[in-house]
Amino acid sequence: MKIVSWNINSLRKRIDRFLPWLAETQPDIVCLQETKCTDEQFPELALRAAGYYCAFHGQKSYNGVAILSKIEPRDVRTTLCDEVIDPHARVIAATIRNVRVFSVYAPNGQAVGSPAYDYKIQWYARLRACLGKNENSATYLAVCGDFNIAPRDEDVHDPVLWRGAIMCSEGERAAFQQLCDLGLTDTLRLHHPEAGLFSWWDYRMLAFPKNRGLRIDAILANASLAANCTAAGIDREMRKGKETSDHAPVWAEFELDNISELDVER
DNA sequence: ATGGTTGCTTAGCAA
Repeated sequence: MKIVSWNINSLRKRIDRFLPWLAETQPDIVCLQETKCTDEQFPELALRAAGYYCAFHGQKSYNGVAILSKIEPRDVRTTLCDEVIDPHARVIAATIRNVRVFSVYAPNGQAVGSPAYDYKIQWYARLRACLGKNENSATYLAVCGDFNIAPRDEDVHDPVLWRGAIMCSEGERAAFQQLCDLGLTDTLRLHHPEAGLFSWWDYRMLAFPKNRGLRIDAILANASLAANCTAAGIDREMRKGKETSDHAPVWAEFELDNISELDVER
């Protein structure tokens, strides 16, 4: 089972490149972030024609998340399991086969100490609480998305320049670590411990050609799922050329072949 | 530290 997570930065703007990529790559599950469209605008028909069921949660102009799957997703949730009225569409969860999948778009945070930063830290506490609830104590759990945090210095092209900055601050890294402390493993690092692998490059200052990026997108897996992770990577090719998202897709492959469809129907 | 680029929506915000 191949899972891909991609901050697409406007699905409508990217659809003509996304569909051929989808046809070529044939992932079992795709988690999208920054779809930047309302649910009415979501290109469900085109994606259904491409062979994917869609669970989506959007809003006008900003944010927006989705899960695409070759098998119909069940038990869709679009909140962080709490009563908070949050106008930002940043989370969707669904069960596919026996894998509970989250597609999350963490707040950017703007600048350390800003109101947006406080919201980011609060949001992480809410995500952690949500993942800890019984509803999500699935056998297999994957938390995928744009975390807007570079977890370690290896995830940063110039750790000295970025020290303490947004996406690299101690508070954010602590929030990410607390998430992992629930028992989640960063699947890329199971297979690629080396520095210099990035998933986001700023549109400005020729950041991509200079490879001045950060790894802020990830696929986190609980212990039972991580134990079956056979490969992981970042599809840097999709950041090349014009009219691309500023993020590349990140992916992980899992060997879960012993699950039959019939087992899943129940 | 600043500004640069892109997307959405139409001057300015968010990233």
